[in-house]
Amino acid sequence: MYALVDCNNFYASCEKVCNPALWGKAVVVLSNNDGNVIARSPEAKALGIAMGAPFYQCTNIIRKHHVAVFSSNYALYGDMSRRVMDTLATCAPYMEVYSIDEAFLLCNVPLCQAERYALQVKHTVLQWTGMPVSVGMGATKTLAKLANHIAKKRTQSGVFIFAGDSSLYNNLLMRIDVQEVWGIGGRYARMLRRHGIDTVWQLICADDSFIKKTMTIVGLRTVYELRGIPCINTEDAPPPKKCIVSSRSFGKPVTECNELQEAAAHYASIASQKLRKQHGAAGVVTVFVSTNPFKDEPQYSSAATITLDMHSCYTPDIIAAAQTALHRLFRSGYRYKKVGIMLTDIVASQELSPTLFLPAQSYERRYNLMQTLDSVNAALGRGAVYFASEGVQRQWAMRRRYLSPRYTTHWDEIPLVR
DNA sequence: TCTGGGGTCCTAGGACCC
DNA sequence: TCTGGGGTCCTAGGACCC
Repeated sequence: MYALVDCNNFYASCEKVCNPALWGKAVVVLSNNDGNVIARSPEAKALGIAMGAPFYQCTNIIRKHHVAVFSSNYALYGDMSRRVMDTLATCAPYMEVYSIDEAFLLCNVPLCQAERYALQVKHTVLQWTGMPVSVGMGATKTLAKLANHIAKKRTQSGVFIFAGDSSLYNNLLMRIDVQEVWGIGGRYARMLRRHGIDTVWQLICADDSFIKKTMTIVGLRTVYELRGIPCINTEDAPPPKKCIVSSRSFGKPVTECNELQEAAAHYASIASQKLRKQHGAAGVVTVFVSTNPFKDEPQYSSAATITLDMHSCYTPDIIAAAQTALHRLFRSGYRYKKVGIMLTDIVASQELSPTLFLPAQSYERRYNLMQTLDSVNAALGRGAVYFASEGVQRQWAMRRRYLSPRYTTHWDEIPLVR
C-alpha cells in the first residue's frame, strides 16, 4: 500500500513549532515579496482569509483579529522539511519525497493494521518534530492522495484508508468533487462537469475512450489509478532537472539597466549553483524580463536566449551569457517588475570532456574554484561569498518585512528559553 | 504601496529525411 | 478516380503539480 503523508498548513506550522506564543493563534505566511497569502493556520482559515489572496487586500481583517503575519522563511521551512522527511524515512522500507511538505511511503502493512500504522506515523512525526501531519492510504498513489484529502477534511483522527475494492466507498466518492483528484485541475474539472461528471465516483465510471480523447493518456492513467490499478511508478531517486529557473519580483520598480544586470547576475549565480548541485551543465541560457501587469502603465515583457559555445556550470560563463541576453532585451523607459534566468539543454557534467578550446588544466581550475565557492557558502550560508556583478546594495531586493528568525540553522538566531 | 516561484508531461503540427 | 509511406526532431501551447 501507498501512504501519503502531508504536513498540515506546512509553512504556518513551521512558524508555530518554533514560537509557542503563536499556539492557538491565527497565523498567515506570505509569498516572496510579501505578495500573497500562501499558508494559513486553521484559525486564519476560520477568519475567512482566502488561499492566494493578495496581502494588501486582507490587511483589515488581519489587523482586526491580530493575525500574526510572516514573510516566507525558506531557511526555516527547508530545515523543518528535512527533519520531517528524516523521521518518515524510519517509518517505511521505501519513501519518495514528493514536495517540501509531503512524501509517499511504500509500506508492507496488513489491511487490518493499516489504520494503526497511519496513526503511529502521525504520532511519531508530531513527537519528533512538532509537525502535525495527515496520512492517507490506498492501493495507488492517486488513491493515497485522495485518502489524504479525506483525512484532512472529513475525519477527526487525521488518517483515512482505502482498504480493498473502491466500490465499498461508493457513497463517499459520490460526495467528493471531481476536482479534488490529483491530476484534475480547474480546466479539466470544468470540462468534465459540462459532460455530467461532477464527482469522483462518476469519473471512476466514465468511458475510457472519452477520457483518453479529452484528457490524453495522462487523464486515463488517473482514472485507472482511482480504480485501484497502479499506473504511476515510484521513483528510485529524484531525476535530474531538465530545466532550472531562478527569478524574483523586485521589491520596487526598476528602471535602470545596471540594476537589472545586477539582479540577472544574482539569479544566474543561484541557478548555476543549483545546476552544480545536480552535477549538470547547461547549453542554453534564457533571460526574461517583465513589467508589472497589475499596473496601468506601459507594459513590456520579453525573453532572449543565448546558446553557449559549450556546456557549462561555471558561474562566470552563465553570468556573461545572461548579461549579453539582457543587453539585447533591455528597453529604457519601462518600470520593470521582474527578471529571471532559465537554464536548459542540461546534460550530466561527467559526460563532458575537455575540448580543443578549453584545455584540461583550465577545466580543472574552474572546477576547483566553483567547488570552493559552493563549500564556503554551504558552511557559512548562501551569499557569504558572491560575485561583484551581483551588486552589494541591491536596492531591487525583494521585500521580506515580516521575516522570522532562522531558528534551526543559525546559531545566533536559535530560540531562547527563559 | 501592495498581486509568488519553480517544475513536469503530452500533443499537434511543421520541417526534414530516405 | 485520383495525391506514397514511414520516420525523427523541434517547438508552441496547454494541461497539471506543489
